[in-house]
Amino acid sequence: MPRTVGQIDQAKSQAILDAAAEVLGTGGLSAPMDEIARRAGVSKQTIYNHYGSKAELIRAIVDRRVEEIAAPLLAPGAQDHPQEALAGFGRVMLELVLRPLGRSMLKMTVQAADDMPDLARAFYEAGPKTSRRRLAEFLRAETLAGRLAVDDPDQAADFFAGMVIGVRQIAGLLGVEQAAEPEVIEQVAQEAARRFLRAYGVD
Amino acid sequence: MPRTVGQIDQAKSQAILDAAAEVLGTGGLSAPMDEIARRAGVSKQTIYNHYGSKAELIRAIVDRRVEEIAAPLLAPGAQDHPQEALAGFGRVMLELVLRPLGRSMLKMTVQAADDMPDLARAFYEAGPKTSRRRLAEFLRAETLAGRLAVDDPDQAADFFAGMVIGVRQIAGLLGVEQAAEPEVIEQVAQEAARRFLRAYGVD
DNA sequence: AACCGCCTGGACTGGTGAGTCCAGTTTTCC
DNA sequence: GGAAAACTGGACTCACCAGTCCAGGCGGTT
Repeated sequence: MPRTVGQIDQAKSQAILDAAAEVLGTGGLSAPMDEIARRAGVSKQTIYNHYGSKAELIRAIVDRRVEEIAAPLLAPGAQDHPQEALAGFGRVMLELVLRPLGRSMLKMTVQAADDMPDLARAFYEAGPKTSRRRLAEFLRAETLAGRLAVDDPDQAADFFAGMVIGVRQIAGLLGVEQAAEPEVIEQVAQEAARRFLRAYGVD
Repeated sequence: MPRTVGQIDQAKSQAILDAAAEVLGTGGLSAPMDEIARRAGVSKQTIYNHYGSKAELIRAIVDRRVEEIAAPLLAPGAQDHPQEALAGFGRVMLELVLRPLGRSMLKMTVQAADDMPDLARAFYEAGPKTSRRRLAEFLRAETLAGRLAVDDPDQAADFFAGMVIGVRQIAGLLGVEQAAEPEVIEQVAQEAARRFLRAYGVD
């Protein structure tokens, strides 16, 4: 049995968050608390002990995942050949968007945007905005190094991100799935990087 | 769809649709029927006389607008210089996405996707899918004419559409607005077209 | 004029779900 | 071992909302 800190059971906190993310992500934000409780193997009261309300539970889900979502975007090494670095960015973005986790996270946030605009904004800042910023920084650095000729790094970052995830994002939101085989991801990321380099190359 | 063609008031039908699109688009799909009735200057019973249920009302909204949404994409003349034709596509797409109508339509459909997957699919086919197809056809034609060198027109169309509307789409869904001045639209469309031509030019 | 059907407004039903309460049980801490 | 705190499960309250019902008003048709 797990160690507990206060008297509150941390393992249950995680189980609740996992169950809630799963249930709310697939069934929509209107999914009932009872189902979350059932899925988490926990009584409804316990959920309210840990998080005070449904809104705060949702907040907790997003807060927990938001940094872990943008984190992989630090990884791609900026010192390789630009083609590989760019493709790396693209691959990570695509995986983020196609993975059930990222998908349901976005869906939840969109659905919550009406009632909790602050949450939507926080998600936007931590997710899309941050990733664009990192990409823009990379483009700026590469331009300074003379390997690219990007005049407006922010716009160029938007362009590249849009190329890679554009369609799939909205297809995912609408529940119009197409499978996400790794080789497709790789092909799209590589091709987007290649075309982008042609569009913004120094030549 | 039961068209009880008695003395039913067509003007009221429109007023209801307009009010419903407004209310459901801004307040979310959970906005109450009473508010729609109030906004339309009509009794709730009348709404149920015209459309049988909330679900069918939503369906009617989407059905009415869906073709009128993709329609402008026919316009851009394919015979001009590719740069202008492409920029035209981009401009139309951007306006579609930024206009409150298109925005609320997308938001509604995303929110409804859980409960009415067929509606989401229909919207996807008529909207994003159709526009990509037309763009892809254009690219194919231009390639045949020797003015472009596009090997995979479908993917290229996705890329271009993503460049133009990518970020704004999700920003809009999250309610993180930035104003849409016409000159910004124009600049983005032109720049995207320019870069795309560099990426896919014949040279 | 008399009829018919759409309209209004407001009251009403039924279902669902958030959040609470409670009595009894388990777990942790000292 | 015993107290305190957390957990369970199930019943319960309360609010909200889709959809129905009804009594009366209004406009067109014959």
